[in-house]
Parts: sequence; structure tokens; C-alpha cells
Amino acid sequence: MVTIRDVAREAGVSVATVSRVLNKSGYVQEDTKKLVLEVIQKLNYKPNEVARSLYKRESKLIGLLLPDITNPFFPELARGVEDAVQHEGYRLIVGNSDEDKEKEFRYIETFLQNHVMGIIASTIHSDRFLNLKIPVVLLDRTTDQFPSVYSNHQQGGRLAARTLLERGSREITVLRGPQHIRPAQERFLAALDVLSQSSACFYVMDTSFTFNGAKASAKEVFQKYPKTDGILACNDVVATAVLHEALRIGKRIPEDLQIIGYDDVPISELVFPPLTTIHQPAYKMGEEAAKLLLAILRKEKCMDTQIKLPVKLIERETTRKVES
Amino acid sequence: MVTIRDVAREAGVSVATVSRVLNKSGYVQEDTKKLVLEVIQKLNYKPNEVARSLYKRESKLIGLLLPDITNPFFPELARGVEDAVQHEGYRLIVGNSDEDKEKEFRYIETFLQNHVMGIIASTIHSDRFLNLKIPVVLLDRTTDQFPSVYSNHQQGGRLAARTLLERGSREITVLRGPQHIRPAQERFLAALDVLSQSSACFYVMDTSFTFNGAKASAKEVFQKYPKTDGILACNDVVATAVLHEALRIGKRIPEDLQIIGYDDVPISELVFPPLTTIHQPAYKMGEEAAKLLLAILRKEKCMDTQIKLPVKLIERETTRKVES
DNA sequence: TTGAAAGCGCTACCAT
DNA sequence: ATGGTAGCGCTTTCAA
Repeated sequence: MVTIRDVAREAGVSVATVSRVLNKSGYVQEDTKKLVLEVIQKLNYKPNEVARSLYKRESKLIGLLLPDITNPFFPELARGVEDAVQHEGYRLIVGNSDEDKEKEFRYIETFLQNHVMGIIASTIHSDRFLNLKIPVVLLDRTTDQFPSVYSNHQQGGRLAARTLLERGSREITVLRGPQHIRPAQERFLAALDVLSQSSACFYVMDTSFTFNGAKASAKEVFQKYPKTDGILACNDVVATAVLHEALRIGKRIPEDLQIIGYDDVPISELVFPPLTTIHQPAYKMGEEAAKLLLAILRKEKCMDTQIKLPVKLIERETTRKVES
Repeated sequence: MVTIRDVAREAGVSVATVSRVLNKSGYVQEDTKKLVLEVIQKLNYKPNEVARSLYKRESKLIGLLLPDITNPFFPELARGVEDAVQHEGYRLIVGNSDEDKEKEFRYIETFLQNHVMGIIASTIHSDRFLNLKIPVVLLDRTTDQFPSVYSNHQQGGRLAARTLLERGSREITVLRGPQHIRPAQERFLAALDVLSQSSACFYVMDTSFTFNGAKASAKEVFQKYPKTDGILACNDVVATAVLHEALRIGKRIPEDLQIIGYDDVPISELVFPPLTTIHQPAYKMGEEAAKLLLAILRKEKCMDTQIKLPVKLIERETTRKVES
């Protein structure tokens, strides 16, 4: 391992000088600087981030806490974050919390112990963040106590409900996601609001966000509500499972049954018929969260710390064309 | 921040003693130990991993380098790795390389600068790892120069081809993945081998692993080979896209056209008809890679450093039942 | 403009 | 069994 001393010796200067050119801090003569830079090149010297981090009590690391990377919505978020922080030289320590409080705590602990400069989290026990001295940005699963980036779930929920209504569903089943997950709950409530003000009848059924949960719910929904002619799913995985089951038992989509998903994960376009869904700008959300955190780290003032991104309807073929 | 000095002072012992109980090294009297432990509790002291890392030149960090977490195969791998290393107190720094040599280099650099103890990589430019002093385990995209965990692509490719053949496809189109990706190439070659020894005719078409590439290839395949009655796809995303397009243009699946995918990503079960595919034990592969790296770190000898896991056929409904 | 040296928090050696 | 202390590689005063 080549250290700053090696560079200093080789260049015939002191480590302080090398450090100065490394950090572009303090005065250093042009010639000396050039020389040092050359030696750094020649020796292929890379500063030891750990030593740096120890002294400065900071690092080039950011902690990213996600519920479960296996849920196809989150890789998009993660990529957005990664690509955005990468430009500024930051790297990610990531953890999947599985919504387990213990795991979350352990990861936060590790983040801190490794001097991460900030944390981006999509998690439900955000109270743990309250006393940290480093900035935290909440992503997707947010509360108002922290800088947050999320999408407009009111808008999304209403849009989904209206879409089904306007295209003629009269007996709608709402597949509600886990109640402790705020975004799921919000879009559910918004959809409910629209539905109650309509003349359509509707049912509510609980489901989970996971692949297995989705499969089970899909079977259940047609047993419980065989006559339902519109399904409003809490995410695309659930919608895909429902679509599968509907096709399996011989329903025509969208003639007999309309389905609308939520998220617009990549696969939604590839199932058949392709899924009508509410698009969340997941990648962009990740990017925005990263930018926000970076801005906070730079101590930029006067910026908006609650970023709400719009969603939009992606009309594909699990819904009928609206009569115009 | 509470440091080891604070603990030492509060407990009325030296930092050396505290360090000893922390690391369970050297002698320390039971009483003293108990006292120190209590103070640690009381002060909620957590050792600074950065300082530790600087001195010991090691850490509790492992670098994970993946091509693209957005491809649904990789989150499974990643979870396998994460869950396995987590038990031993290790955490992950992850990077998506996008198969870009530059990015890979930068990530490896960062890993090193942060004293990661080892690297698990699924990447194509493995020569960069040759001169590292830390252990490297290759995962999925492997070469024989490094400890590796991968699945049996020969077996998978043959199995896929045979499945199509045995179920009556006579005009098979093979959708070959990127040629520079070894697993894709291997299963392709194996499939080709089986196909050439059969009396069926077959075509080869190039495609990419991505969502957009898959969509484009799906359109193209039916223009070029409208009469094909069996598609052997390089992964499930491509298979799903093909299934979509086939259904769209009115083919009956599996009567007119059989499709077989590769990977068995979670969504494959949820599309309709559910996808017949070759299952790769992705999560387990991740786990095994982690275990292998951990074993190497512990300097355990006499273990197998080339772990080849079997694949299996998951027979769902994009292929016909075999006549028995 | 440059260098010497202290110190970030920890571990490990050498005394005692 | 315990304490003092050097040193991991770096940054940053302070002096020259």
C-alpha cells in the first residue's frame, strides 16, 4: 500500500504539502503542486479513505436503507440514488430491513459506525432517526418530520379509482396494501374517497406487497367477489397476480374485468395484456432524494425539503377505452 | 460521540483494558470485565469501526459488484449475499457496474479505499481483480481464475432445448443473450449442441438482457420467423416479452408456440400463462458466494472453490405436456 | 509557501 | 491482570 509518506518522500516534500495538493487547501506553489501530482500519478497513489474518515469524522459513504430489494419497485429507487450520488464521489452502503425494526436498528448502527455522511431510508420506524447528528432523507415511505421525497399518492389513488369508474366498472374491489405502510394507505384512502362519492359499489380486501401474498390474494378475490368487474390493486405485482388468475379462470380482460395496478414497474409493460397502472417516477424519486441529501450536506439553505412528485396514468390494455 | 476513553475513564480502567474486553483478547479479570461491560451499556458505547479499520487494516465491509440491480435476477443474488454475510456482522457496499469497465474500476477503487475485506462480483472484466490482496469471489459471471459460484449452464441449456424438442417443437428460435456474458453464451452453446443433434430446424437471433432490448427482439422474432413453433429465450424477461408479443398477434400458447425462459425470476410464475423456465437458485448462489468468501477470510483450507449449483426445469404452461 | 507535530479512536506491544 | 504508549494514514494547526 502506497501512503502519503511515500509520495512525500519521493517528491522530496512534506506530507503536509502532499495533503494540501490532495485537498486543494492552503497555499502550495505551482511547481511543487505539479511535481506532487506527477509523483502521485507515478506511484498510483490513492488516499486511504479510512484514515481520512477517521480524522475528519466524515466519509464518502451514504447509507441506503430499503425494505426489500426483491420488490421490483425498489431497485429503481436504488439506481436513482446510486447514479445521483456517484457523480459527487459518494458510494452506498445498503441494507434491506424487511420492515424489521431490529434489522433497521442494526443497519443504522453500522452506518454510523462507518461514518456515513447521511442516510436515505425507505422505512417505517423513522423515529429511530430523530436523534442522529447526520442528515436523513426519507424516500417513498415518509413522515413530515424529515426531509422527504415521495410521489403524490392522493392523486394516484384518485386517478386509479376514477380510471376504473370512467371506463365503466360498477363493482370494484380495492386490494389494499399493508396498513402500516403510509403510501399504500394514502392511495387507498384517496381511492376510497372517490369511490364513495360514486354510485358504484365496492369492496375492500387486504393483501400484501409480496409475490406470495399477491398470489394468494388473487385466488381469494374471485372466490369472495366473483362478480367484481374492476380491480384496483395496491401495486403492480398484485395486479399481475390478479390478471393471471382472472385469465386462468377465463375472464376476458378488459371486457369482463378491468384491472389497474400501481407503480409502473418495468414488467408491467411486458405482461399480456399490458397493465394499465399509475406510474410512480421511481428512478427520479431516488435521484431527487440523493440530490436533496447532497444539498443538505453542502448546507445549502432555502430549499424545499418536502418533494412531492406527480404520478401519471399509464393507460394500457387492462382497462377499456373511455367513451369520448 | 462516546469513545473508548470515555468508557475507560468512567470505569476507572485504562483504554487497553476496555479494548481487551471489546475484543475478548488477552487477560482481564472477571470483575473488571463485568464492570467495563456495564459502563459500555450505560454509555451506549459503540466502537468506531473507522478507527478499528484504520489500525487493523480490515473492516466489516464487503464489496458487492453487480451489473444492474434493475435486472430482476440480481436482487435475488444480492439478498442471498446480504443475508448470509449479515449473520457474521458484515455489511455490503454495493455498486452497479452496467458492464462498464470504467465504473467497475471506480467501484473496486472505492472498495479498496474503504478497506473492504473481500469482494463478491458478477462482472465481466475480472482481470482487474488479479493483483488484489483481498479475496474475490465471482458470482454467476465467472472465470476459472477465481473462486466462483455459478449454476450449471450446460445442464440448463440442454434441458431447455430438450424440453422444447420433447414437447414437439420442430422449428425453434434461439434467442441468444449477449455474447460477452459467459453464462448466456454457455447455455446458448449447450442448447445449440442438443438442437444440432436433433432433426428439428432452428434459428438464432441475438438479443439483450434488458427490458427494452427484450421488447424489440420480441417484435423482430415473429417478423423474421413467423412460422417458429418454439422459442428458447436467454432469460425470463426476454421470454416474457416474447410471450406478450405472441399473444398480441394471436398465437395460442402453448398450442401454436412453446416458450421456455431462463432464471425463474419471481414474476415468471405470475405472467399468464405462467412461464416454463429453467430455475437458477439465485438466492442460494448469493448465499454460497458469501459463505465461500467468509470461509476464505477465515483462512479455512481444503474447501471447494468452484461451486457449481444444479438448475432445474420448472414446467409451467408455456410448454405442452410431454406425451408419456 | 512549506514543514513539524498533534491527534482522530482504536489495537497491540511492552512494561509492570 | 493491567496500564502506558506507539502508530495505523491522514488533516490541520502553528511556526518558521
